[in-house]
Amino acid sequence: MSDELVSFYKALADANRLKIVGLLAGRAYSVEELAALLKLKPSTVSHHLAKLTQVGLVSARTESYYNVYRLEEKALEEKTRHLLSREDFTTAIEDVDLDTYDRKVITDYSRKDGSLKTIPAQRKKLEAVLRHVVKAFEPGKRYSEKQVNKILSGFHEDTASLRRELVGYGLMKREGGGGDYWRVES
Amino acid sequence: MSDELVSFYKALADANRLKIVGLLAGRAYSVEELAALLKLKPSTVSHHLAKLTQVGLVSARTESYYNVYRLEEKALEEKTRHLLSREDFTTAIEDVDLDTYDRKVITDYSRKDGSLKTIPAQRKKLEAVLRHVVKAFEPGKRYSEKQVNKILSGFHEDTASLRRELVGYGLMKREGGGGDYWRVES
DNA sequence: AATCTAATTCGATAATTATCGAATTAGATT
DNA sequence: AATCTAATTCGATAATTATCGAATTAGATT
Repeated sequence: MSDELVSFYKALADANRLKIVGLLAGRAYSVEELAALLKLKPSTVSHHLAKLTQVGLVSARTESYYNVYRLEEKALEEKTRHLLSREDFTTAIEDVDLDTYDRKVITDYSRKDGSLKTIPAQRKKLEAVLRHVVKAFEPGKRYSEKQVNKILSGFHEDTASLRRELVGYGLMKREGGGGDYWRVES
Repeated sequence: MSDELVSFYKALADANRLKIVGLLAGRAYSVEELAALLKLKPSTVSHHLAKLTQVGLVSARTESYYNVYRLEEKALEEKTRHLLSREDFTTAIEDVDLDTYDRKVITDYSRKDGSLKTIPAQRKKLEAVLRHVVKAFEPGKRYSEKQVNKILSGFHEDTASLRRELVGYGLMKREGGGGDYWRVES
């Protein structure tokens, strides 16, 4: 997931850290100076600066006793362009979006009790529904045709069609002529 | 203070809220759908959507039973331009920056013990230092010239110059010819 | 080498907030 | 009118994090 993106926004999601960035936009400051300006203890300011450093917004240069922090203009420039762009947001859903389409189709075709209103005619929609239906079978387990029909009847009365399509799309397999069915691992 | 700015960043400083925005960038979703996709309870998603609505990033439209949320493209566009701009950051320091210049000058001219390295020659810097020095006097209290010199000697050996400038810039006043001194309220 | 000074790290605490379940609300649908 | 459904609100709890003081560290300065 875009952990980096979340960290970036979190770094700016604090009034005092925004003030630090605002101050550093004017000139560089030491930790002590910032603490005085913000009415915070140096240890607290250190904590904030660490978060800002982590996302590359500021950097430190040691100068005699002092640690002088300055704004990283380039990083800021770059982020400004990137940020809030569609790209960034789509990376945020990398681990979610996978079966969005399936879900949409399934909810469209399902009643509250989980049964199907109809069996979709369009190939893409049919596939989505079949991927959903096949989850009712345990992987590895073998089922007789009677058992298969029993389970499928929970989805639609036309169990024969469902069974045929499941096999046709390779989601279930059948042993020889009249043998058992089992769910194919995806 | 730019409370609005903080709220905006806070609204995006959460992985699940970023995912919601990412999803809504694709199409509109109901609360239930989002809850299913994010594996959260509807009440939690409601909470997140409330935060996003507050900053104007999303909006809801009621549709039969459902509350369908969509991304506010215009708001997003506008924010993209504004955000991370210098303007925004300077608003963040509205309530801080007031005496930044004074502080800078004072630290530049002060030793650790609080005494002055030199008395500034430039008018702006001198004013800043004098505003600092005058704080050593209690408002309302009256001081003899001897007492004044005693206090000023903590800043610089040339107490006469300091005394003269303080009066000259109107920060302290003197009663008649050889009377007492007092600090002028600002 | 010994000392000073600012910064950082660490541990503890207070404040904030994400999450959930239960209760309530608002809007269709029957 | 009664019922149903999804959404919201409310209260409680767990998780996160801002803040501080004390201890430690790192780098000059004496």
